[in-house]
Amino acid sequence: MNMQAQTRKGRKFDQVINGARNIFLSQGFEGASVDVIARQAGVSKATLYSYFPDKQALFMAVLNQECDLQRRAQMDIEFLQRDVRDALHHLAYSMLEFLMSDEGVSIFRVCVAEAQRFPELGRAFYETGPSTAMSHVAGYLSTPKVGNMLDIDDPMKAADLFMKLCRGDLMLRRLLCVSSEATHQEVSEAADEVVATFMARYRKA
Amino acid sequence: MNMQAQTRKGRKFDQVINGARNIFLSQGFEGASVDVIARQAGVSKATLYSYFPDKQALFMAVLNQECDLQRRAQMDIEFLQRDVRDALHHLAYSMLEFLMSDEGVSIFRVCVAEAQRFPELGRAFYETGPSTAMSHVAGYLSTPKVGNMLDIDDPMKAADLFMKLCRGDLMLRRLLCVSSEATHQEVSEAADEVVATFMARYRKA
DNA sequence: CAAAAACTGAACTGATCGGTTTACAATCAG
DNA sequence: CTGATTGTAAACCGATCAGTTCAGTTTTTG
Repeated sequence: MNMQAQTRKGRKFDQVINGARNIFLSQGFEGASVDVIARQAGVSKATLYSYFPDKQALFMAVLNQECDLQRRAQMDIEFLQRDVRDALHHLAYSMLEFLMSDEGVSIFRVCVAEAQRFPELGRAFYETGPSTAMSHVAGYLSTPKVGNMLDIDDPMKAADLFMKLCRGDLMLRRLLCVSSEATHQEVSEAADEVVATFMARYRKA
Repeated sequence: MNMQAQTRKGRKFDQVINGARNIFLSQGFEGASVDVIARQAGVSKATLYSYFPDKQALFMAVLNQECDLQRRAQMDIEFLQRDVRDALHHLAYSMLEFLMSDEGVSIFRVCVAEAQRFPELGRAFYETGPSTAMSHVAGYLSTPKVGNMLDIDDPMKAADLFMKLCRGDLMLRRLLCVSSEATHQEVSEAADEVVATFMARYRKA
């Protein structure tokens, strides 16, 4: 409940977190050295260790913050679009944009890589990221407006499908460094495909 | 073309590769120490280094072998099923089974984790794994038998969709260590969903 | 301005790492 | 049997790592 044992003090706290974020997200946990992090943060190693008891705590702090950002940034979207098709397209587009961004890819990569070493991490990321997003989508899909257009019996299952459709070949190629950031057009076309498939699956009988 | 500069000699070669495989797949590249690998392989460190010039070469050798296995194991499936729906279900099931296996998850995890550090690795994995599988599926989808049932204009795009549908929430949860190996029934139900959605998308107009 | 709190830089510790070497034992081929 | 190949165990090297210490500087605060 209280945070006494952990962070405390302050002033260069943000520098530390941001520096650590940069290094951890690009190098992973084992690949990142504390000296490099301190240098990147523009802070002495002693200062860093005055904020966090050890490297692992710093790592978790970085990813907790990242999860929070993810949660907060999620879907401040206006769902009051003209029609359902537009809204779904908008939704798919913004989701794809995040999934394909350098930031999104880095976080996902690190979480997958270190999920075994840090059991809490994988779960935390899943809950605050994909799981929350899925609930959000399911919420929209339960809307009467959508109900008039589509025949959705299980909104969660439908939301799962929607997200599945977003995590396609494009994202796989980014994760494996086969291709770099996608163009505006590629993302938009991918969003088209998502909507087309989704509406085909749940069209009124 | 020739392999002189690399492996050569032999007898405990397989032990080394297998030991390295176990450790690398569970610990990642940085997380795996050569001493631990040697011990796991039941081999002296000197022997290990007589086979491979350095840790990185060993790592690449392990993953190259793994990619080959993946390629070879791919789809010796009988596509001459009674009907298309059955064949697709069979296809989805066996694909899901691999993706959800400890082995499949481990390989994917390591490749994603180290794709930045080893640029060739990500591409090699993508080509021999997902990409090859996709071509395989696309091949089947171009079959006249399928053409009678479904209206598929772009087989590659359709194959992409098929694979997307397989990589769902189940797999995400495994990657992030949120849940452990899935039950027979879960996989089968997931395969049902894959087929239902796929056929809805490409049903004859 | 003065005392307390926060920060610095650099040196240091002990452990671990990747990789080598050495002196010796097991295996195998002719 | 013999001699070359292949393997072993352990010590060893230089580098790097996480984490600590400390004497001194900067910043905050009252």
